[in-house]
Amino acid sequence: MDRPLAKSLAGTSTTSSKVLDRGILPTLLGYMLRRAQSAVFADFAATFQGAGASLTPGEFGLLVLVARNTGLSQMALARALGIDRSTLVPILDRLQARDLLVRRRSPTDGRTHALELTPAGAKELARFTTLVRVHEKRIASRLSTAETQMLIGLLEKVRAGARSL
Amino acid sequence: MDRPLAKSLAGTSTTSSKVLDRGILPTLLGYMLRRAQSAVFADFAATFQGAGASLTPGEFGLLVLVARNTGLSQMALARALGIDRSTLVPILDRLQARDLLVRRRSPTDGRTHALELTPAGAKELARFTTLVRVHEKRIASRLSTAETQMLIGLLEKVRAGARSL
DNA sequence: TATTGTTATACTCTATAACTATA
DNA sequence: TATAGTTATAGAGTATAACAATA
Repeated sequence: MDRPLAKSLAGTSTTSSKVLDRGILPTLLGYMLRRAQSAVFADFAATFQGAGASLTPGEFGLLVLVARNTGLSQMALARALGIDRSTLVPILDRLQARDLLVRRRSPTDGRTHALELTPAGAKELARFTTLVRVHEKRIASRLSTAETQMLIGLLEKVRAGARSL
Repeated sequence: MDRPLAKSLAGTSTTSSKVLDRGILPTLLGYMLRRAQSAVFADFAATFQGAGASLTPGEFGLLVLVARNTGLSQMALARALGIDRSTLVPILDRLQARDLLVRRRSPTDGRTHALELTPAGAKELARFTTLVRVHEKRIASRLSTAETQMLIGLLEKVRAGARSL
């Protein structure tokens, strides 16, 4: 049996009933995933803004990747991020303009750039990481440690299932 | 104790080790959520493209909302979608150009548009819904029914936790 | 005065295609 | 020839600010 959905679209059609009927949407994994992601993104932005820092989740991921794989090329980074190499260019331009990372010429292959964090970039990343932990704590605040672990595991299964196309 | 991370960045620095060290990223809920969402989005697109249909998850959600709440205004819809009213305009333009929905003048309030699906839009939405179910089945293919239900519940908790700013 | 929808404008993210320099 | 990075370009999603019509 179905649970009772919007009993009626409300009475007097005055100003509308504030709560919309979302139909099947709340039963769809993709929809709920998108909504959660959107809220998490907003929380990330608010956390950083509140600390006077400016960074997107994507930029944070990029910085971690460069920090942990110093000297990697733009192609390798683009592949790891799942974006086109041309998409990466303006992103790196911006981070480089902020003095967070640099493009060095590779000594072994003149076509590639060896990416690395600047000293300032490494220092900033440490601060960013602290902010991310605060953010993570909040988005998981209604979950137990076990639930958070389970959620991460389930998300990985979803990703793996979606991939198989 | 920490689990063993990337034992080493590999030997001969020839072409790089194919697998990057992602550091703390795989332990971050926000990161895993974003990755899953990205894969799900790609699966959605592939499912529709494979059926010769063209629609984004956001457009699907919008159509369902209009279908279930015929006559709602653009402001109400924008609020439900969590976007600015100005953002909604070109989206509606596109769907209207595809003859999926129409903007009617509200008889009771000359400022608002009463949105509704066209007959063609209602018919298309039925087809889209079938495709979404196929898509949903695949992204949840590695999860049991219980796990899918649990995942949806956990995602809702994340969303609720993130919101409280 | 306040609200709704629109327009103008501006970013960011995304991609494809073509160019360059190197291999 | 093939690969890496860049540029030019275009489309979609997002926002803010200002405007016209209506309440």
